[in-house]
Amino acid sequence: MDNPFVKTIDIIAETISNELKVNQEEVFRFLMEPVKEEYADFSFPIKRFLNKPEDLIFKIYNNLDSNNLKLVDIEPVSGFLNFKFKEERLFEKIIDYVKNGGVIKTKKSDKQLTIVVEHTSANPIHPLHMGHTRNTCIGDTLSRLLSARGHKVNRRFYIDDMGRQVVIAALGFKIINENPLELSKKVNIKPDKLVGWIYAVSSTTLDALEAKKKNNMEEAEKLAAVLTKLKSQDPSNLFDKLFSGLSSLSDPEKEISNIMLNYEKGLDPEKSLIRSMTKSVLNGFMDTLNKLDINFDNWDWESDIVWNGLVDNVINLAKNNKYFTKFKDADALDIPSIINELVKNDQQISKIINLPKGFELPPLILRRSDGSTLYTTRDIAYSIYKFNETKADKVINVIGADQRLPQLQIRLALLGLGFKKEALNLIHYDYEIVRLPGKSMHGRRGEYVTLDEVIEDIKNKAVEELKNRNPNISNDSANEIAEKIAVGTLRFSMVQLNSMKPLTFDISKAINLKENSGPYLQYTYVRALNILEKHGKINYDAIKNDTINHKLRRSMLIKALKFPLIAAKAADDLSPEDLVSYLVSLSDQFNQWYENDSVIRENDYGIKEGKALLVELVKNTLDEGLYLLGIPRLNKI
RNA sequence: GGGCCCGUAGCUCAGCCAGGAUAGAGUGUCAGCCUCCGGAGCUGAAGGGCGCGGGUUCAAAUCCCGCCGGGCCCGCCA
Repeated sequence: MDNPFVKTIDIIAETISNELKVNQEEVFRFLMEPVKEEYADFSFPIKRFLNKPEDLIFKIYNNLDSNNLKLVDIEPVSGFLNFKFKEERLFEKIIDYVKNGGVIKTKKSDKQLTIVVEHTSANPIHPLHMGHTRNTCIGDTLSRLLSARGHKVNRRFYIDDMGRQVVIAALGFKIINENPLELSKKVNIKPDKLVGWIYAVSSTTLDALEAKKKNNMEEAEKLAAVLTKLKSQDPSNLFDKLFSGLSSLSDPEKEISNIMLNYEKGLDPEKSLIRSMTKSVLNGFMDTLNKLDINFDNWDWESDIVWNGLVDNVINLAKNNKYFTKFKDADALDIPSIINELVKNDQQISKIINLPKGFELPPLILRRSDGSTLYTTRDIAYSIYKFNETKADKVINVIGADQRLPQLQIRLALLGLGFKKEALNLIHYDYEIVRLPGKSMHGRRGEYVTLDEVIEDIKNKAVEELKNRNPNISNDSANEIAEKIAVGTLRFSMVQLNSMKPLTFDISKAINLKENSGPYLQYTYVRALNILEKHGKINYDAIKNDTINHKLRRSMLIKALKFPLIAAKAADDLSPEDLVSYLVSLSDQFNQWYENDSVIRENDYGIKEGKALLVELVKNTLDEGLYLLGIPRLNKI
């Protein structure tokens, strides 16, 4: 059975689409919320298409009629077609729908695609920190939205284990001669945190030695202060050993490049050291991600991409490609020619690739003159791999806005190498950085607030608040609820804002109970649950249709019924923030209604059951909406 | 030097891509609401003309041009 509300809108959109010869997606885009609720439930700006809409209106009525869905009044007003549902008829259909097991779910897409979402992909050398949080939450929410929309979603984490940073951390472990995972157990510190500390000490020490060598005393002093601080965090008398070991190296750079070269070749002992170190960090990541209920389908090792020959394949392809060139002796792709020949002449391509105006991109170097590969080259190989492995229609990379240029280069390189479909369907979902008020983050110096710590902080505040409100609450239940509140707070804050705006995460504000926030939604959900629990099973057959003949109830109904379309649009536009603001506004309406129109104390039985149905619709909508945002649902607070 | 992003009520933001209905929320401020289905709630008031200046249009917060302020990016780093 179709959702009668959604079906009605579908028929309207279809008719408009056929009559105006505009495609349906476009119609849905224009089918909008009126400025004022009184005007209509939906509006369509007809004036941009037609001056005399009478025939169209007639056709719409006809089509609705033949589908037995005479549920709306249509009125042309100042350039708009205003659609207003006849509430009693609509309600009657909805009662029937729900009675027969109908639910309010995201409207499925007509085209079901396979979509890869790559997100988080943090460097495996320190714990996940606030800098990664936005990426993680956005990536997971997008995955949930797209999946609810009916697409097959494949979530991937790219393990960047071939960078210099990993090698520096590995060098640290080599010097103290310890196995990362065993050491972590021995000193009882989370593995990612331990590796983060070793990395920070190693990296800072090396920089300090370098600064001294260059006689840059100011810098050396600054770094010495960082080292003093790091020493104070020493988990188990490791600092001196590490520091003196690094200081006694005659040529640290050579040491680093040896490890790097050997690892790129897959040789031991470098291979087993780096792999085990990286795995121990990944264990820490998974532990943190579990708290947020975030999972991945695949964990891809950058080193595997290299060892399996995929990077060599790219280089070979390039060598036989017309855009292959040499740039200062290194193997490169002639990006300017790719732009001139493949992008600029093609409207479709240039619309999707969206080049910066008048910006000269240099050739893209694929391989250093010493024969080693670069991150971007490996990412080209990985991009092709992501498409091939899952036969994906689209690949979405959630990566910071600072990576725009390299991401653009990858698309252009793919285009030049003949991977047109891949180039046009590789989407860089970019976002601006997250700041913590008054704190700066430097991974290399061990300066960051970890995600674990943030969750713990919010949780502690929530426990305090819960005990304030309810002094009799048990520790266990306070802890359990607080943890869910913490996750809800964090996930809400990370996706509620347009991703292009820099986000300052202020813990004290996020937990501030008077602001619209995750806990507000969770609280509203609990309210709805409580009413339903008190009310008991709903007798659908007893419901009076005229329950809905009431302003607040009517707008609540319409609001809740819009969910399938709102979630669908949020998925298509990749804008979770639209779903967030919808859920907040649904909650606002529900709370407003709640204060003004009691369900439990309603005397008229038929109306009481009707009101209970409304509560159930709101509860189900919040249920689904909160799930999509990864905000835990509570049954008490 | 060039490119990209952001700039809307005291504060945090929707609306801009696809120009049209009196520019919307929340928060904060002020004034009210606990014989109530849990007040993390509700009711009401004050508060901006959309960074600045031009242009296009019957119509501009939305499109174009030029400025200003803030952030980011322009490596044989990742």
